[in-house]
Amino acid sequence: MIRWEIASILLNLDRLSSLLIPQRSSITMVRSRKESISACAARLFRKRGYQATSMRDIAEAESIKAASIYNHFKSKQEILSSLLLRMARLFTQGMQTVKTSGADPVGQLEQLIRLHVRLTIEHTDAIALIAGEWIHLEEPHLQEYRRMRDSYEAEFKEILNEGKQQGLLRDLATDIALFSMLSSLRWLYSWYSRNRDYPAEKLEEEMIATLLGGIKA
Amino acid sequence: MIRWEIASILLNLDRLSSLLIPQRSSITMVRSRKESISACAARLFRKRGYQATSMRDIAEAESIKAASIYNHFKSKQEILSSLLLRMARLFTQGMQTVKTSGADPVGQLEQLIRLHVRLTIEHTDAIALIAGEWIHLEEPHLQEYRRMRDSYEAEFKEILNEGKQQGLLRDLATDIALFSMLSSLRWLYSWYSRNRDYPAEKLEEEMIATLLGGIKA
DNA sequence: GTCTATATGTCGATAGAC
DNA sequence: GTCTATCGACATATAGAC
Repeated sequence: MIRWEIASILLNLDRLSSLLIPQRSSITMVRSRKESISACAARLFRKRGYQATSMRDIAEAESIKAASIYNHFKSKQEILSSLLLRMARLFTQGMQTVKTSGADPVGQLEQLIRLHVRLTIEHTDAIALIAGEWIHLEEPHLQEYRRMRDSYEAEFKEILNEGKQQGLLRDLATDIALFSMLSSLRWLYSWYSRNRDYPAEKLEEEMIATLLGGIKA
Repeated sequence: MIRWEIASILLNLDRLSSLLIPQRSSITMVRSRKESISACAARLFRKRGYQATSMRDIAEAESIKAASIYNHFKSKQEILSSLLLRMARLFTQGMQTVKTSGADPVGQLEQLIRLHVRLTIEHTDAIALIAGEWIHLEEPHLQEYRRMRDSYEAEFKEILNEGKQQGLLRDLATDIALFSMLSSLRWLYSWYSRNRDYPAEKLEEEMIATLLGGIKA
């Protein structure tokens, strides 16, 4: 949350503020009001669901009135879609990086697992929305989201198939192996929320051992 | 859905009807209105979410008025809780059967995978609610649901630990192996919905190979 | 058991003052 | 950029006729 005693003074000095105070404090990130609303909404959407979270709920958590949110977002739907499409883009970009890394299929799968772990740790609330809240996206966002998700899954599957062709992976049903890996990666936010003290690097290695150990040749 | 041309005639002959027509037809199961409402609600809750599904939506799918539903359920919440608690009880009972089967830990895990596959195929819509819609349960149902879910996970974990002690399973982090298996099993409904033609027995074997192959010693 | 009518509340979003 | 005030739509649930 924004540190009010400072932030309220700077409300009308938005551009100056970035010159006067550092972008990161040692304890809390100084965020714009819009970013703060996004983070609040992600947390509430995750906890209660999109439909059960009212603009008044989000506003109360931000200590403002509901009408004020409309100066930053044109609708509640826009808050949800900005959160989900941002995460989808991060995964899409990550996949591109992995595919152009030159690693072999097993190495690419390792990188993808690390990608999921890191995004999960860094954006736990927003990533939780991927599991179920995307159904509340309206057009045209829904179509765009689905397109990115389907592309991601197709490229993931391609890597699995290449690994099988090169004899690096066991001869499992690719469909089911893919679904199994993605399920675990998608639910990771849930496990991590109850184990936030688990070291990130150890989690990456354990996930790689668990998910990849079972399918490597 | 109920076959209306027959069912409407028998509306006031409820007890007689069970004598006059068979309980199961060769094509569609003849269900009570209450069961039909449950199935409709499960499908809509899954598709749009609990909060976004109105009593009018459910009623329209049943070709009755919203007020009529209150003759079968005392609230919308009761529809949700009856669906979720029924599934939780089926898993709890299944776990009891597995634990008293006398099989070794690996055999018990196999049985649990078969349990998930079968319940997923038989109650696809209701089981989908386990993934996310349980957050809309209100007390005291929420507490009861959580208690059953936590017990199930604890007993699952116990079997994994026994397997490790007996040298039947690899030395993975039990927490993460458990979470990984449960994730795949919980998301199975999603995969199955897009692959309904996949034979149940083949799916069971593939799931066992994928989930157990990676952790067996 | 289903209907019509309605009580009662909350929601998303907008208008306009400051 | 935030506020107060408010509109119109739709939600759950109930009362009572048939």
